[in-house]
Amino acid sequence: MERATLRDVARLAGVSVATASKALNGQPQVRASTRARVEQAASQLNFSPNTLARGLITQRTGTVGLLTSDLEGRFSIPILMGAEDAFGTDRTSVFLCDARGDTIRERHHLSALLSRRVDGLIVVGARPDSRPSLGRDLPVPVIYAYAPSDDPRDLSLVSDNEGGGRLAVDHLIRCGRRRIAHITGDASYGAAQDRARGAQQRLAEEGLEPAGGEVWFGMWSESWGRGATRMLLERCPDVDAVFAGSDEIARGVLDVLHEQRRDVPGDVALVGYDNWNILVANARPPLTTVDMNLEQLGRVAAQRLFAAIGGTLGSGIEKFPGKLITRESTAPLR
Amino acid sequence: MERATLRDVARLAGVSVATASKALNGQPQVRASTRARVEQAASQLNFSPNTLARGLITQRTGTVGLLTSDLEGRFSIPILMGAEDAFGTDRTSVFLCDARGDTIRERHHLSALLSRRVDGLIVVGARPDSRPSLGRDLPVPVIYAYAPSDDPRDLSLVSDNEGGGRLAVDHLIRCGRRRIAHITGDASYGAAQDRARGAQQRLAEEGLEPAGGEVWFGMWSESWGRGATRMLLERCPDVDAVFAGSDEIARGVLDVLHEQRRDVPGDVALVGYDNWNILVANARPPLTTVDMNLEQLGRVAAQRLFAAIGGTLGSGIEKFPGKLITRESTAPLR
DNA sequence: TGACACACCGAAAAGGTTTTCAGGAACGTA
DNA sequence: TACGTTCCTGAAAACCTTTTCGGTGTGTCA
Repeated sequence: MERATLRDVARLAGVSVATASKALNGQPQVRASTRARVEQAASQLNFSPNTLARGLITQRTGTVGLLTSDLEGRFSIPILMGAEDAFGTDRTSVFLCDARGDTIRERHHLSALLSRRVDGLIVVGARPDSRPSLGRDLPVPVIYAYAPSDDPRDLSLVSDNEGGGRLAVDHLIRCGRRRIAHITGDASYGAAQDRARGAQQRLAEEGLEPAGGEVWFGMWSESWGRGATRMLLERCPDVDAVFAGSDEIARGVLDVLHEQRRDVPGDVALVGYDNWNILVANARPPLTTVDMNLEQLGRVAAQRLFAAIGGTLGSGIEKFPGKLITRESTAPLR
Repeated sequence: MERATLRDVARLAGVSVATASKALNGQPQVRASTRARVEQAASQLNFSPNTLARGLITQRTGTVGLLTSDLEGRFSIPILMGAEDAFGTDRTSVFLCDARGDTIRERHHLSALLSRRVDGLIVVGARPDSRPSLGRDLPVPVIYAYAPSDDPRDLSLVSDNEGGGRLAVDHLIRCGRRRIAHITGDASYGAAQDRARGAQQRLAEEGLEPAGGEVWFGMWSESWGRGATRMLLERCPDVDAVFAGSDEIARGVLDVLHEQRRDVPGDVALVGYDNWNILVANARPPLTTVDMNLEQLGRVAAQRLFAAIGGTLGSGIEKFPGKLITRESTAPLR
């Protein structure tokens, strides 16, 4: 199919390109009947404006780049969706590029995006710790999401892990649990530390210690969840709740609880983290978990970016609260 | 940071824009010393060419659109990666748009991509059954991946589910298993039917029937895997292998096998489908599964698309074989 | 020395749109 | 009738790059 240009439309409608342009863009200085004629011609040729040419003039392309290093798309997809929602489909499109954790590939993608004249950039790191800034001398506004930039002059939007940990434990306490363990991932992750801190603070407010005496740091995997649970049950057989640092870990915990014939939530209540649907919804029973609200992060990132085009971006780290999603793995103690 | 244009570079290097352009694009008719001067000037200003202007001239943007309806990105991410690999990072970028299964949103994204003058389109459907064609009168080549188009004049690349089913059962037979059950998803999915057909054919070659007498169609969920396994063990307690139609189902099967104290793979061997890492690698034991080879699908899609720009695209449905990934959930019968 | 080939460089057009500004038509008013 | 307004339309410049083609300078050969 050949492509119609504005000239073709104008010719068919019997007007100049200038008028055609104004008619299609809703400019006021054009007679209603003329506008109708142009619109009719445009749809007849199914004209679609060349955004390259438009972008060349207006210095706006209506695209933003989403630069991620998150291999599985687990975190970037919700952020992408939030951003798309906020922009509105017809106004702005989002370019997703995956650097696969490789700095060279990241530079490549960055320059590809810049030469395509994106209006802004959202950078989604691989893990929720600070990552190297892309630098200050970029021609477009940049927002760091999920993983903050290591340069405090950049604007970063992250999820409030401390609050999330507090949320989880608070819920368990309200369910009447008192012997609450926390099994979580790699201690070198800031997220693990933050969630643990939040959890411990809330415990301390009740005068409680974590069951087993300490937080169980390890790995972000199901098998660590299993191993830690076995140790936990040995050291502390009367535990009545576990807060897992991720849904993966929670699945491992659940597996061993089943194995040892502990009823969930009857004997032990279980809370996960991430609200990763495939893991959480299919578990037996379905898992209560903390959702990081990444769509909201994406939406806000989009709004800030939009506001920054023309104006200026703030700086610092902005934290977003998570929300607790309750399912059947937690219930009040009878 | 202000953006340098080719004019700025040319001025700094003391040449005309024409020469600057030729120097930077590796055209032969420019003296080596001149080229060096221009390149020096370009990097000094860290010039990055405006692809909008370039695209306007060359009628190529170096972008392809990846239009998906696969909410979780489970299938589209590997395809995206394969495509990126094949294109080479610096030549071509991929625009990922998620229609979220909504036809209106799909039309929106389509027109957004077209007005951005993508050079081609890859369409990834939500489920591996045929989906409505985008139509024949598009100005760019389109390739359907994973889910074929319902118009045979389009080119579709899909995974060979029949072969995959055969692969799984063949492996189980080689492990010495004879009482092999197949628990799979929704019977309305072509993929479920195809995998079951392949499995049954391979069984028939050995003179076998599926354990339990029939294929267990149901849902693509862990809980169906659990339910079906309970029924299976009741009806056919001596089953020695299960081929699950997806990794999710396999996880359900595994759960109930544990519950009933059957050893995997000692008593019962288990094969999944999809090679979905999070499910498969963390299972206890890790699951043997069929990988659909989606990266390869993406790579080939990119190559075909590239070849089609200028030439013409083929048509019909092209099937790609999967590959068996063996892990610890299968082993020879002692 | 003159003619010619060759290597290199630059002027200008082209690509499709937006935007500014000047001009024309229609109309009302003196 | 003459003039001022208001409303609408169109010519042209601008955005930045690529590409064609004509031109200049240098070296070679007869």
